[in-house]
Amino acid sequence: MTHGNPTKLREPLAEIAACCSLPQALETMGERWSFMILRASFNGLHHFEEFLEELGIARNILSNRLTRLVESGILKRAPCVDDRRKIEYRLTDKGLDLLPTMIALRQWGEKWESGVPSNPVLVDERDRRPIQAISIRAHDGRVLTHHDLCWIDIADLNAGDGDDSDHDGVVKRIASI
Amino acid sequence: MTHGNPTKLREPLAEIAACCSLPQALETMGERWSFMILRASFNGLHHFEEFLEELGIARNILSNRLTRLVESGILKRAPCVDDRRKIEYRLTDKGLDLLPTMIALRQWGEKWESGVPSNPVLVDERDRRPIQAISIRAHDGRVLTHHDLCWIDIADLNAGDGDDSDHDGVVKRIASI
DNA sequence: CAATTTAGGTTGCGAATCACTACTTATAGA
DNA sequence: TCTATAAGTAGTGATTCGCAACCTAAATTG
Repeated sequence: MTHGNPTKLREPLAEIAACCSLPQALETMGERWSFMILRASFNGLHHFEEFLEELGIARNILSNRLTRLVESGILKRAPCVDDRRKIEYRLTDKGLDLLPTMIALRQWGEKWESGVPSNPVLVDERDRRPIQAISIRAHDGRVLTHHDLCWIDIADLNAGDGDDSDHDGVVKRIASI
Repeated sequence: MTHGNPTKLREPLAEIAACCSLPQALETMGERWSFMILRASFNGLHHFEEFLEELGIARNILSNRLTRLVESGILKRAPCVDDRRKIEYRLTDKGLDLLPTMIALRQWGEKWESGVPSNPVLVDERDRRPIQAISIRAHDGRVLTHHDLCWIDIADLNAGDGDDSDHDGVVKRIASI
């Protein structure tokens, strides 16, 4: 597992990070351009100048972002064999594993922001039919909403079988509206 | 559909945005603190001072972010009925719909970043078993990886039934590694 | 071989954003 | 009335960002 350096977080965030990995995830991917660079990587762009032209990002910022993405193990940097001037940036497994997140965000934008039907449609190559909307699922595959979710302590995870009594392990109910 | 103002994007991004809604989505949610405020909202925080204490964010920045999240229709702002000093920030449907994205990012962080098993576990309330990992699925429910995906033109979507010939509609193959 | 182009940066500067603190305004409660 | 609370606003210094120019090594061209 290629870990980036476990970046130091500010005090109140560090407390949250002790039980939730969102702050850590945002440390690298929450940065401006990170997701757009990731998207470009998924679309087959591998070189500095390619990112530069595709995204219209400033050179020094791109340089900095690429360095950080490499440092955090999302991209790997390798010199090109056929042209020693070139450097290849490629997604690592850690980077590839961000695809569901990126598609979820894209689908959300498609539904709520742009309004555009997003003309080239993302499809399953096998049958060329559009993929499903990314959703939250229970262990048995049921689609869940925020109403169906809560957090329990890890210690109480397997204690629940055939146990009807109220659990002390319920930490927080995820619910708004 | 409560649209935020369709923010103007820089030139190269506008071109991408014409066929992909990721840039638009990032315009609001790519900002620092946006996801952490969203997380706090999902956890039942509704008031300015609550966000302030939970996140340790600067007052003016929080004020600004909340305003932007309201402007883009992710939160709605309402005066409290029982205490007219207070203002309630609550997730709209548009905001609630970001839950899959947020959980996907959290799961990624849990797997690759923090290493912590994320002690309070997110479970299905019904059977108190952990939710699945967020994944990309074909129309029939098969889990897909980046190898299985490609983009086709929207016009060629329904033309594929029983048609074995190569499609001109294949725009780009999503593939790295 | 010299001159030019290409790839991937680095440096310097002004503008925008951020964190921190102090101040403000409106309401609630004693 | 006096104090505390909620939700901001304003001012100041530190970072980060966008833009353009410059730099270095390797490839290409003549």
